[in-house]
Amino acid sequence: MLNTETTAAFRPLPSGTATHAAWTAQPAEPRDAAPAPRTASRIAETLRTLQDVVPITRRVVHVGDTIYHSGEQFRSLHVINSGFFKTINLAADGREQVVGLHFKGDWLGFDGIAGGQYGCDAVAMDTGEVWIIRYDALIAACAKHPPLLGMLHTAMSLEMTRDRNSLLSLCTLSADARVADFLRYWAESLAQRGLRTDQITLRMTRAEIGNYLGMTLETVSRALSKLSRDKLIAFNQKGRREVQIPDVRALCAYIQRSLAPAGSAVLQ
Amino acid sequence: MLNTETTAAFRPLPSGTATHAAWTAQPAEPRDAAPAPRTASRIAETLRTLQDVVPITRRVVHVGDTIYHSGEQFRSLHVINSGFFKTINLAADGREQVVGLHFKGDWLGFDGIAGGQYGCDAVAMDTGEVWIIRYDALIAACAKHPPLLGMLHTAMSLEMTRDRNSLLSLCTLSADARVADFLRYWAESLAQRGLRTDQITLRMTRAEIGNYLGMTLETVSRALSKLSRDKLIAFNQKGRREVQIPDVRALCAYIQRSLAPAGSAVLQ
DNA sequence: CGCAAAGTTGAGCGTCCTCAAGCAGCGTGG
DNA sequence: CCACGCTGCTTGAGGACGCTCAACTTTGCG
Repeated sequence: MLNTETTAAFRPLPSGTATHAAWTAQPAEPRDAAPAPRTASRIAETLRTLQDVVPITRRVVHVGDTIYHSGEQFRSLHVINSGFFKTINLAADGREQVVGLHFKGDWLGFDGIAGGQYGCDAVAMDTGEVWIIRYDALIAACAKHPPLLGMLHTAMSLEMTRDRNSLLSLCTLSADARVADFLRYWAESLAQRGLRTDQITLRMTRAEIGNYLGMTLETVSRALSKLSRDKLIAFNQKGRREVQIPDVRALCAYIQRSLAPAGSAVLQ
Repeated sequence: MLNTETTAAFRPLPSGTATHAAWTAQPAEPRDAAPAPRTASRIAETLRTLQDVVPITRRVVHVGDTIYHSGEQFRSLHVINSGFFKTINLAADGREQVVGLHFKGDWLGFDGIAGGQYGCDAVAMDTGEVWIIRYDALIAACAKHPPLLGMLHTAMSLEMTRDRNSLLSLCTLSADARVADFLRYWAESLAQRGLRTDQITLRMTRAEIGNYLGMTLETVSRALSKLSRDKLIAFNQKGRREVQIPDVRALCAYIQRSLAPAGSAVLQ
């Protein structure tokens, strides 16, 4: 297990305080009591508004297509209408890091605003459609239609929250728990968009998952096998990319359990 | 060492390709040839503009002061006029994670826009001054003074780039290299703001640094001792919080070296 | 059918965590 | 004044988690 404290005050809680919040604890969006419908309607409203008030270029993409490259001149933001995408941060020394996973309604390309060029590669992991929106046109449209600006800022704000939650998982969870949290996050993302979560199809290789989670593909494979043995997930016969999650809350409980392996919760 | 690949194509470069980019490679802002003056002037211009076109409440803070708490209702963004701050992500289960370090000119509170409440605690690590800017007033001011909107978006964009670079370091660097990269980042941040970098004062305990970097305080301490033994940094006698970095580029080279420990660079 | 890519599993080992002891700086109080 | 406690830092010993290397199986495609 990794560290969970910064100062003495942060030391693992004496278990009593931690456990009552056990299954409720989820890094993402703790504030939102009913995230699914709210997120779904937010996304729908954003897409509707965009169609109405700003010029859009639609682009259909297939697995492996790159929407934009790191270093390419920034002109447009991209909104996912359907499909599933990853963003990859490329360091000058050749390191590659998957830094984000993106679903319907997510915006892509914010990191290009500051420097005038994109900072990541955005790659499609499935067939889908993105809406290309020129940044200057978007800003102009925001001036005429103020709610759109709010939507833009909300999207950027959510992006940061997600990044921070990634950091939290990365720094505080064991490898097994990180994989579990990854599945939980994926299921949650689907749920928020009104999609099925009992049966999800991972559109990433073990190596990609491992890169995203900061571990090797072998460790990912072992963690998935362990979760399967523990009946927290199940694989579809034929194809280890399909994962069933019978009970997301059990998955959350597993993550919590791995945080405090020492304490028998009842004692003191 | 952690993994650096996602697929076979990502496997550690055969050393020849990696080494020629050795000392130039820095995760942050590879695009900007001369970041220091550009960043400094950008910050100065932003602060000037803010003073001119939007109502500001100034607040002087001291070590340990919290600007806002996670969960608190969001109304204002905060811009650092002086001082140094950290943001802490609090999970429902008690985990605490330092997710960001912030210097003069940085904005704080973006993560509150989406949900109507802040997602982190922002804590002062030194005496300083923040400018409190009501979000609604800021948006109104942006309507009248469009460049301000650009500055806002630039700040948000930079924030995301920084978060991604943190992810990259966390996932691809060893503990020693992560500490070195932390010092490099700190020095770079000071340099961009026109401050001295040969002698920097860490305003964090080993435990805080460790939390931020995803390791224990002991590991931080050992890494610093090692860097000191290797003459890449030096401690001021009296006080292990003051660090001298005689040569930042040597520090970068050290980080690069730890990426490809296998290859004698000349071969092949 | 054969080959390549993806995935699983095992054995061995290294990095980093855990636990522990000791030291240094510092404010408090006897 | 020094004892005392407290916090922060360093260093060591031992162990665990996860990486490395390797062999093998399964899946998919030409």
